[in-house]
Amino acid sequence: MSRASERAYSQIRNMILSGNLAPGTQLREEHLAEVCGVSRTPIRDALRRLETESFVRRNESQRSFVADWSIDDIDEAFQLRAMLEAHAAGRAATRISWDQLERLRTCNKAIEAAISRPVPNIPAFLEHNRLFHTIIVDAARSERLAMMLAGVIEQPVVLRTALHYDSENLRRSQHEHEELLAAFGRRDSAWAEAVMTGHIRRAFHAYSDAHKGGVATGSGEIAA
Amino acid sequence: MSRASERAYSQIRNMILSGNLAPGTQLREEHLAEVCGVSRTPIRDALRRLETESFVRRNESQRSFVADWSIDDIDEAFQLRAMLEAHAAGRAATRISWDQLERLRTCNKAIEAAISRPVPNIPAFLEHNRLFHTIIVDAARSERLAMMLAGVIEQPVVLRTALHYDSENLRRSQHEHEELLAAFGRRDSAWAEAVMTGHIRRAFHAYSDAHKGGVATGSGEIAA
DNA sequence: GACGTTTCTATTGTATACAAATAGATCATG
DNA sequence: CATGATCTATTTGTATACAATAGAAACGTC
Repeated sequence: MSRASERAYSQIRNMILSGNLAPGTQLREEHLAEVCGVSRTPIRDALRRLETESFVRRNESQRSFVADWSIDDIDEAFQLRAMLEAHAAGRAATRISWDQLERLRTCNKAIEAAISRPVPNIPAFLEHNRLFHTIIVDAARSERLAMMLAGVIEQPVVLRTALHYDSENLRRSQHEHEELLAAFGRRDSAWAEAVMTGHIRRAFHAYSDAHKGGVATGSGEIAA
Repeated sequence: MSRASERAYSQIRNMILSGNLAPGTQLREEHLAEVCGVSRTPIRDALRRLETESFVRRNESQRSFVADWSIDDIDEAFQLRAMLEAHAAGRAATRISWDQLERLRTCNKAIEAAISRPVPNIPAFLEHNRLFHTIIVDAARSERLAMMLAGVIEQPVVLRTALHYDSENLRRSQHEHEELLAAFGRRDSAWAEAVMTGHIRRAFHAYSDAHKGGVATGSGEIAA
């Protein structure tokens, strides 16, 4: 996309994810324009987009604020993600190309490599994990679904929250990916849906356990 | 919201829904600005919004076009709607207020009145039906869910498509609403979800049957 | 005549100035 | 001192001019 509005978008997004802009902070267009070194016009574009992705909320008088997430919001986001991504997996099972399937296999091998060492390579795990899920959503071939999932997967709270997977959880995750590959190989929608549902819900509980009675401690990510 | 961009939004939306702007038509900002009697700035806002609601698509070089819907797109939209609106009904069951429940009852009585006459009052049915579903989504208390549903319920194809409900279907719809009321009264999420799923899927098949081997014939709406 | 290059035109992106609206502060009044 | 009205300052909305870019057309070369 265009230089300025795109840059502004990711810049603001990063400031929110990194915590430089705390939840509840008011986002004034002129101020952001200065920070990003562009005029208000592309800033407005960026804010609208961030709003549809629930990074930003606008009050009744059109002022923008960094979105604040309640426990219930997070819970709801995970539920929706489980529902939608399971649906995506179901569609993908009957639509995935040989090439995509192959890329999923490669991807999961990379994940295995990243976690099968004395000290797991978490950044590599996260990156390949992200790619794995992206390929599935692509294979589902529904732009509408992709749009909806984008608004639920890359959520501030989910992304900013510490990754609390122990090696046991990492291995389970990788194993569930294997099971997804099997379901795709058999073109079995129901199976793929079921596996994906469990996959996301386990991620949710990992998150949930990690945050019992406490606040986020670090700067990693939750990974499904 | 502001006068100009809001007016432009609904004006363009209406032109798309009424068919004045056919699917595939390119939407040039300057042209729309003339038609709506505003500058390009609010037009751009309106287009972005219409894009997130899937009324408008943009190609890789940022040009906007009236969205064109394949059979598969429509099918997918109904599936997503069934899934999401059932989820909404499930949440609503445990969150709905006494006042909202009462309004649902009133609403469904109005629907009954509209269809219990020699010549059913279709516009009244549609309006009260819309309100009925809106109250449920409100009762679910999830802005995220509401946003997603907005992008799936008020779809061009669905809205523009002829209403092919016979009186049998109208009565069934009203009866399903009664069942939803019962589920809400018992605070039974699972029941509410199940009823809503059936409700939407029946609407889908009514649509589907009506369009077997043919094109839309009129200018009504599909109603769930 | 086909193909690649260049020029021109149509369309969108960005900056800026000004208008409208809203929140916050100030002041009057009971 | 509380309350409400009015005024001011801050913030967003809109219009317009100009810049950048993508597509189309014209042109030349092989």
